[in-house]
Amino acid sequence: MPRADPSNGQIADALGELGDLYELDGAIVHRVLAYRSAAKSVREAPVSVAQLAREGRTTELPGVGATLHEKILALVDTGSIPAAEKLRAKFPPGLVAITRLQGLGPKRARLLFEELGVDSLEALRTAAEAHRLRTVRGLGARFEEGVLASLARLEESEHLGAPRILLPRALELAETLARGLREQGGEGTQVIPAGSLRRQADSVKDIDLVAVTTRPTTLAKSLGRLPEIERVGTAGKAGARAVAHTGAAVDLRIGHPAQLGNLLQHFTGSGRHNAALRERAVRRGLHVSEYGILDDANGATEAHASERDVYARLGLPFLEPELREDRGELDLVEAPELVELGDIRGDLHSHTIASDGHSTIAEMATAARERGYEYLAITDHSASHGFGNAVSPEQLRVQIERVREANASIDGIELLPGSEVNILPDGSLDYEDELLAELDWVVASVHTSFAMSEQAMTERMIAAIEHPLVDAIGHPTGRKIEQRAPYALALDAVFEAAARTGTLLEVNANPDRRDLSDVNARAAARAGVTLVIDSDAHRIATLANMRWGIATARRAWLGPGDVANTLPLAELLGRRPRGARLGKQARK
DNA sequence: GCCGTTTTCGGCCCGACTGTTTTCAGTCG
Repeated sequence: MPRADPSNGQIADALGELGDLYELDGAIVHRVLAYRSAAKSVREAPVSVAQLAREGRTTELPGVGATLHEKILALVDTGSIPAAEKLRAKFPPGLVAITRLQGLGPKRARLLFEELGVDSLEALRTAAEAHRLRTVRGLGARFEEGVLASLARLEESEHLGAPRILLPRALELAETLARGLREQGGEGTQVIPAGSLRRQADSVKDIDLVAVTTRPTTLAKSLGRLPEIERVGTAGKAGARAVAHTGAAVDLRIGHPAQLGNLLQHFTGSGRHNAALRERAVRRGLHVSEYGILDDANGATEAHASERDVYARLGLPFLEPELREDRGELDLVEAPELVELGDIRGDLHSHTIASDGHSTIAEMATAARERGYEYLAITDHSASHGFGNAVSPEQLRVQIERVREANASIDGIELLPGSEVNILPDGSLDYEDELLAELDWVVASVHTSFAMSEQAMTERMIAAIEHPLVDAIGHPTGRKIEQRAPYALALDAVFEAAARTGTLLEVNANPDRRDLSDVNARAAARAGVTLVIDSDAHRIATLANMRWGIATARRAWLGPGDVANTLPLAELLGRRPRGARLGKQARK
């Protein structure tokens, strides 16, 4: 019986673990980083890396060379990597957990293991409480206290659950804090959210704020006076660190206005983008930091007030923050055109009170028109949705009439009668084709039976993609950020089918979903798929969720041409005329 | 362990902070 292929996530985890073990073993840092970089590459790969390994093509992934190819292949063929087995015998598994503690790394973890036999978090706590850590040369009482504090924090965060904050909540807090600081900082003070917030990531670990002011010490102190802040850690003229009442860590960095460009570039990151950027700069004799760019040619450090100047000085096009993830952006000669909210002409996935929405057709239509849209598809759930929100075929016929009536009576926007149809486990849809043919827009989504095998789920999805009356696939992977993993799906096969049939894949803009993800949406576009960005609004207020979908699309390097709902309605509907889709047999 | 407008070996970002040091190692972002 052939062994099931390890998923990309499993391969990435194995490489990450091997990196951790090599680190404990005292390998040079660059070797360890190579494993972590390869793990990231594998995790983000849009195709099956196990498959790539068997074809001898893993070295096409950035950061994977001949050695790592062999190791991945061993994992695929035998289920384990010999080097990892050997190191696991050498270091108890609890050591890796110790290296994750704040203030502890591989060197100290190994030192404690060798000197005191500390091999787990429990053993570490016991040793610290017995004051045995301070007996080790190079460590003292303060270190011991720090370890106990780290252990306490770890316990607390495990109690509180997932520490990452979804982007909308984090941005709201960041903007509130920035406003408060600007008021306190006075004339000329600028405060800008940076870090993963500014890169519009799915979720963030902490709130990074960059400020420039002529009174740095005053501004740093004023952070602690904001009502959202629970306590301040350190505060000097270079910045302050604090914790908000929500539990979010806040990091404020303060600099001189002349350095705003350098400061912003540095603290927007990502860490990997910055590291790669600096390595590239060093090859040109330039050294990049948050203070400026040092030129070997004259030994002078030049500050830049704008971020554009920083990138220009490095011979790079200006890279929007969403691109800065070390995914090849530093090789660009020209920056790609990224889709913007203003490019969106309509929303093609929305709900009303006919299913589980909270607004009427007219309310949704008026709100969409106020957003400047030219069209809106009303796509309530379908016959088997359940939760008391199912729409029977008879009810759908009534709904179609209502949408058509609303369309006739409301000026300035075109309403498309549609449906978000369930894809049943066998790949069929839960309305008859005759009824689907009466709709102007059909989104097909998986809402049940998530736990299918990859092969079965992929066949299910492709059947829906190939259905002639399906316009788009809603939230294609079913993930919920920080809550639910995507269901098993061979995305390369899904993308091939979507590209072949012209069926759109959605970037669902609900901030809990953002599905397809940035990485997957980019892979889809590269495979020739056209995407559609939809709010999936369930009330008028959540039509505004479109911005999170735009954020994801920009992180996926998508331009207006990759996104179907940047098209005028006639062109959108002309892509694949519905009238021509059903064969004679189905049309009867 | 990877990788190449200083190519197949010798490099591989930058600065701050902390605690324990008497000049620095380890960790972090």
